[in-house]
Amino acid sequence: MNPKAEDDLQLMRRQSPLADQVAEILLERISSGTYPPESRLPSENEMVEELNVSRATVRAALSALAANGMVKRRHGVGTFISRLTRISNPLNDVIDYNDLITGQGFACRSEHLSSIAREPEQAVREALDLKEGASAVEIWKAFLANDEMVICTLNVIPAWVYEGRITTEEILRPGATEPLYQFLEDRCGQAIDYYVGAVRPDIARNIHVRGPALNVNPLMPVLVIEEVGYNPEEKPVIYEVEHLFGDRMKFDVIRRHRRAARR
Amino acid sequence: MNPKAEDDLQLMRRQSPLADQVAEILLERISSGTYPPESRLPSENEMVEELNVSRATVRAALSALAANGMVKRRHGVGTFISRLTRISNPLNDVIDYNDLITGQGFACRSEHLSSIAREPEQAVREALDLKEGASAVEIWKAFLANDEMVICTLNVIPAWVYEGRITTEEILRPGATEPLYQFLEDRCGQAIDYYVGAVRPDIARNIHVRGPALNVNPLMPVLVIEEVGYNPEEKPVIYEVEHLFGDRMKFDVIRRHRRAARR
DNA sequence: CAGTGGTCTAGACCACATG
DNA sequence: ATGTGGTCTAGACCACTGG
Repeated sequence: MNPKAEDDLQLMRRQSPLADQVAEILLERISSGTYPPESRLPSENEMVEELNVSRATVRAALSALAANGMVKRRHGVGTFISRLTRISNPLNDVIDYNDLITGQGFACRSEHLSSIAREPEQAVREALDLKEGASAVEIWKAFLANDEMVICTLNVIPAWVYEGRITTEEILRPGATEPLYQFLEDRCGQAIDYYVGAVRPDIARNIHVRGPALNVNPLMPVLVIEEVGYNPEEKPVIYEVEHLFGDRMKFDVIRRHRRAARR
Repeated sequence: MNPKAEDDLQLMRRQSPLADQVAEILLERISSGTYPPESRLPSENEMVEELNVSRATVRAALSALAANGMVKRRHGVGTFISRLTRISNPLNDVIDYNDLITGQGFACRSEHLSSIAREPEQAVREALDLKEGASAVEIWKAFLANDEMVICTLNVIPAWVYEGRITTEEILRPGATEPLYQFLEDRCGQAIDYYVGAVRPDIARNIHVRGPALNVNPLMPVLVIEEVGYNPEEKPVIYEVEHLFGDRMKFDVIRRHRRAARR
């Protein structure tokens, strides 16, 4: 009935699953501009009729796209093409998550989750070259875009960095270290010269935040960036872990460098 | 019938979808050691009986786990717990993908996909501080673990780096630049002092490899690491893009730094 | 061959958002 | 009230693997 070739696909070349074929068709239409960003896709039932497949198949395709953040589903409303929230690629320069999120047109809210002064676990101690028994401040923060968790971070600042400059009581106050780089440089006299780190994929279930429980799907994919910041004397000053909740937002993550901006 | 509490779950607290509850049960059993790594899970039909849910629900849970690499499905054989292929976290130091993969007990095969000398696209040219019209060599390589694509990389070496040291014809030969860091240092006199880069999630469909088509699911999640290596004079020497095919293997990705190894 | 996972369907009901 | 997506089922058939 439809003159387009999109019709009876399951009979020819059964090479790939129907759901994948449907996903591919939708991806084509997205990249070709037939379905522009922010626009609403046809409803599931409409696709069922157009493509002559079952609703389960359509849903499988849509789920795959939603898992990769290509598409955003809204219960009772419809399925929408995600905006291309990919910032240009500065490759260096320090980035401020607040700026990044609001720059994408989202309402950004950052939230202090917890602060504590204690001896960090061994792996962190080693990364920071701390002796056994050394204390540090651990600060958890969260960044929400339109009230959805997109990023949460852990900062670990060894006691030696702030001792004599600011009291432990004061540093534990929410927001006391904001913005972090300025705090380290101006209040502690410790500029960050360069970072060294690792990246890994994980799932939300394995993220153990100190503080209120995160209200996210345990299977949500998370990009974990772990890094140590060094001062110009090559002494480790700060340990950071950034958790980027992947299927909510899609954007480049910046790894910084040392010294001045390059471009 | 089953004395365990795992039975009728769908009637109590309908808070989360059945499939998620099933996934959670399986994750518990994995982390508790009930299902040790490498072991085979009960078949789908067995789970259907044990948990009193439909096969579609069981499969939804298993698909979610497989998408995150927690579990590996083998058609006609069964579903297996993935080995924890996560290397210890060196945080710096250059890493050799061959070593990494074989170190996990996989048979590693690296494959030269293509080489070409041409003017790189503008974004790459800018990253490398190249004037319009400047030439560079682009090299695509793939790393396979047990014949499955796990990593593919693009290296772009500007002509000025190798000119006068090695002919273009020679550098285009497969394997001519192996190992890369040694090649740059010994053959070109360009040691890499530090890297600057970005990370982003993507899907395989958006990866445009020059050379043979990749035989992977277009929706497969990919971790893209884009970086520029600088020499001690802070001049960009090499542009690299690494594509880590996420649901095949799971491991930390190392970002290097500058100068000597720290730990 | 038997058992496993892979695919697909039809149909039911629920939960949410909007008018 | 309507239409949307969210969940779940039962059952069918296919494709692969291994003994």
